[in-house]
Amino acid sequence: MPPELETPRPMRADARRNRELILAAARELLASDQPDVQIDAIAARAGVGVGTVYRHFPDKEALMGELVRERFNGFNARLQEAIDDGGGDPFETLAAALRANAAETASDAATRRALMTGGERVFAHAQNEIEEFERRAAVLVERARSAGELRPDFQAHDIGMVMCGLCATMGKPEVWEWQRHLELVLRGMRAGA
Amino acid sequence: MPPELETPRPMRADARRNRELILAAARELLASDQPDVQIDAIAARAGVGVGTVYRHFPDKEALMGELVRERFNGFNARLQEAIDDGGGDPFETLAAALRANAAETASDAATRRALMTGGERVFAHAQNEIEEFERRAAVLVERARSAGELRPDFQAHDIGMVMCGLCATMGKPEVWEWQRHLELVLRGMRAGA
DNA sequence: GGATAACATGAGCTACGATTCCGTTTAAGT
DNA sequence: ACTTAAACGGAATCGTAGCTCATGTTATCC
Repeated sequence: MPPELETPRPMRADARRNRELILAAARELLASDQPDVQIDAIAARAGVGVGTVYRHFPDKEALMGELVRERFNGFNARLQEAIDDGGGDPFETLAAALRANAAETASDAATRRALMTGGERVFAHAQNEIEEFERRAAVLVERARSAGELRPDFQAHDIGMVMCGLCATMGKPEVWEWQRHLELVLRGMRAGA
Repeated sequence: MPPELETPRPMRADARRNRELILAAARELLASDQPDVQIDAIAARAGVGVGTVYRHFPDKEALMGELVRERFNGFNARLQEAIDDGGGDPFETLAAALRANAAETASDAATRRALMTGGERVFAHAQNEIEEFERRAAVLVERARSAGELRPDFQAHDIGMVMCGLCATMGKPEVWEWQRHLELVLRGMRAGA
């Protein structure tokens, strides 16, 4: 058997557990409203030393990348549900999926920041998930367009743009309501007039 | 004459000149695509020492605040032109002003960053200009609504929200075109369907 | 139960950028 | 010209946050 195909020794139990603790701590801290979270804070929250964080993730960006990847997995699951759903109004199905994804994003300042200002390494780490996102979004967009409910010039790629814009609004909840913003955009997407 | 009303001695000529040099340098550096600019870099570009920057602005946020204030003055001037214009389609007048303001913002990463993530001190410094902005935007919004061209539930306050969202898109020009985003939103604003 | 490779720890190193401080220079008033 | 308060310069300081590494611990395999 070629060496590169051998199953590597599985991670030790404590290591696996700590990895999850770190990710959970990062999610919790980043879910708060403060955009900047230090590695030390994540380590403390996870109940491990900083060294342990760096054993599992080469640097901060890698940790962030992993979180973004997880988040996109959630988005994708939701889009898949919408695709499988089949019945119902295609535009509304798409809109509902966007609303749900937006609601999730609203409580995750970390992903927002990554979407808006993250370095390319963060995106590279979640490359596959992002591509899958665009593919599934394209399915829903195409259905809504075929049904004549979506403006013909709206593209699947615009979905990410819309969500990116929404992220900015979400960052200032004391000034604006992102729901208004989303509904405004949805009206712009809808065919007619 | 009460002391607090006496005209304070005018700023020394070199001081006045340096203040302008600093602001100009800051504008130039912040107009580039990099969101983070150091005080040292601004000072070097202006051809003065860091100490001089701190003589004119108590801290970095104060300098940023002044830049944001200037930017809003530009926005306001444009809105006033649109108000004075009078003739022409009210919705298109509003849309044109938004497009122009957006174009200006697209080349100013500093204001974008301030709009999206700036601390409240930055906004406090530009308080008057921002309020004036909302007042003038309200005039244009009201005209477009009266003409039946704007959705009745669109509010002047939403203008800022839209621009804030646009800012996020502008930050990733290699991925999205903010013009598409703006046109999408404008369609959402327009009455009908 | 002992050997060993993984793993964990956290004080401290390093880099960076904002801000300060004081000796020096200079505009402006007489 | 001379005085002086205002302004300047920029090395040094300070705080912060990412990251490293020498030492101690433990899961796993036999």
